[in-house]
Amino acid sequence: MSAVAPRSMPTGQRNVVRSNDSASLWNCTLSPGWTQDEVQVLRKALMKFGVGNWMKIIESECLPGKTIAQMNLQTQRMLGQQSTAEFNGLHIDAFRVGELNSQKQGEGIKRKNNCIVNTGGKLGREEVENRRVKHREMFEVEQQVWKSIVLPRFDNPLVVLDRKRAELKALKVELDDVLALLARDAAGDVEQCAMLPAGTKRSRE
DNA sequence: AAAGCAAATTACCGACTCCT
DNA sequence: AGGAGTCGGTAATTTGCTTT
Repeated sequence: MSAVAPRSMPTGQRNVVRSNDSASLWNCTLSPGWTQDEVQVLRKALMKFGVGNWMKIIESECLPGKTIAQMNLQTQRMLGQQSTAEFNGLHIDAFRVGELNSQKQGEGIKRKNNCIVNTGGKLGREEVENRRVKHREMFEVEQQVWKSIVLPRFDNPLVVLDRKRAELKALKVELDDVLALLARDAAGDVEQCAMLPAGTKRSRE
């Protein structure tokens, strides 16, 4: 086996080849996931637009290709809790909340995928609002700070796709040219071979 | 040492509900 | 009606261990 790190495990301690790894372990697909850069962009976007303002984030084109569901899920990870409603509209640093949540422990703290999940059923409207007021006091960044945040803007994925298709087309043309050249050369060899004296041709028997 | 099994963990999907 | 939030379930991945 060659010493190539697994595609399915792009990071982490497991991103090495161990002598006792079976081949099947490496034959798996890359999960979409998020890169560190994308996470940082989302973090800034949440700060700038407020948690839950997904349409504004999408319109800003700072995270092309990401759906609302994906962003919500990633926000849960950053916050360290499943319920995001209590942060709705708040301009916060999700990592700060996540850091505090990661330290929470006790009988009432149930985690799933490292995120604290609600154990007492769905939160009532009033409870959500109460928590939101508390979170605003604790975590919201100053208006002048979040207003000055500048987000990167990426190309529309469909435009990128078109560009890649054009590249592929050009490469195919190039490949055809090379193949044609090789075929011409091969034909030239046959002609030269045919012109050689009979005794110099290699016998197939 | 290599291969493989099984449990634990993680990432994601889809159904359902609520809200505007 | 459609967007958004929550939750349960499941497929995929990771890791520790045993067997060959």
